[in-house]
Amino acid sequence: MAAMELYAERGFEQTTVAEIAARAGLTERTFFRHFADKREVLFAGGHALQEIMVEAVTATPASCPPLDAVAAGLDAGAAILQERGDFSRKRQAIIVANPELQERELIKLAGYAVAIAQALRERGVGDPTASLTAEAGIAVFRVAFERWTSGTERRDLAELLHESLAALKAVVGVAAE
Amino acid sequence: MAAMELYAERGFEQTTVAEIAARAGLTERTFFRHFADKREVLFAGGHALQEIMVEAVTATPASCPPLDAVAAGLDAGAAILQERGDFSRKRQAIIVANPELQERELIKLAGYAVAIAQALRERGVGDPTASLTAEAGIAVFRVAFERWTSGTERRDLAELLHESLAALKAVVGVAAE
DNA sequence: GTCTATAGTCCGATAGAC
DNA sequence: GTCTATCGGACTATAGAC
Repeated sequence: MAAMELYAERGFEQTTVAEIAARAGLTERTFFRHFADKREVLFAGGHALQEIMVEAVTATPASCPPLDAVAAGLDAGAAILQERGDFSRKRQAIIVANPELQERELIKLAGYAVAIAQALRERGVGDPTASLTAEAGIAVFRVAFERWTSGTERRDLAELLHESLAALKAVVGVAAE
Repeated sequence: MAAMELYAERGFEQTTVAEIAARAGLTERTFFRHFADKREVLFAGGHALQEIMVEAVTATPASCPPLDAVAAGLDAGAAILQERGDFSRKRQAIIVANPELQERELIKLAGYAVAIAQALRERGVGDPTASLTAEAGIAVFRVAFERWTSGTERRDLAELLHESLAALKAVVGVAAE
């Protein structure tokens, strides 16, 4: 898409909607018809990822402990992102360069946590455990994702996800003794 | 402050900077000298809270496990917020009513997690454990804070914090078996 | 497709505190 | 003199209204 190219070339802030519209052969008005704001271009596909994760959570057997169910959801999400590896990294490079975009990314991830927490409640998990498990899961996901897109890391997202989850279990488990 | 009153009265979006400036007896230009944008009014004291939490983390003995050190930091932060109970609740009511403000709140909390992770690294905690412990701690904090400001909850923030932390340990600990 | 309100920036000018 | 706070007005871009 034209917007992503321009964001990558000259930065998000330095790109005006008029420029995006011109390159795409549209008017500004049409741009705002498709995207609520300038940022939304980079987050349009987010809802699908959320649904995949939530469905993976609900698809686990009812006997599955909450954290394992969340881990299954994260794995499903990671599989999608791994497929679109190049795109994910380019997109991430644009986002880390701009605080406004980081804000949007965070609220998107917070939305995932809310949706996953709801899925857990529907399995009979109570509060605050449902919210906490979902939030902790998203924290694991974020840490793994940041490592994956950092450039110095060559392992798969799935592998980094498992490493992060293991680190969480280790640090919380030791303290629980 | 004039801005908070207006945000509470008519909502954040429906309040213009011109109105805030007029009520405070200033010009728009002067408002923007003090606050980078309209939202910043509600987040001005955030840096102090971060410092208190980080200092509490570093003040724990070196033998203290990472999660306990983070918990000490959260307790220190909770003590401050508990003092300013009324203000915190009013502020939260304004924030939950507006997505733009929620975004800012999330990036502020993410900043706390980064600072706490850095404090852990300086104690010799490696990555990804440092990041994860900090992120999980902030998740615990957020869940407790939301319950505290929900209106149906009468217990102290500190008590809710301990309950949330116990729930995290339970849900992660069981899965670790 | 045009028009407009508002956020946020830039430049320069002014005035009191120390 | 220097530092800091105020103000005025013009300007651009986003985003919503008509």
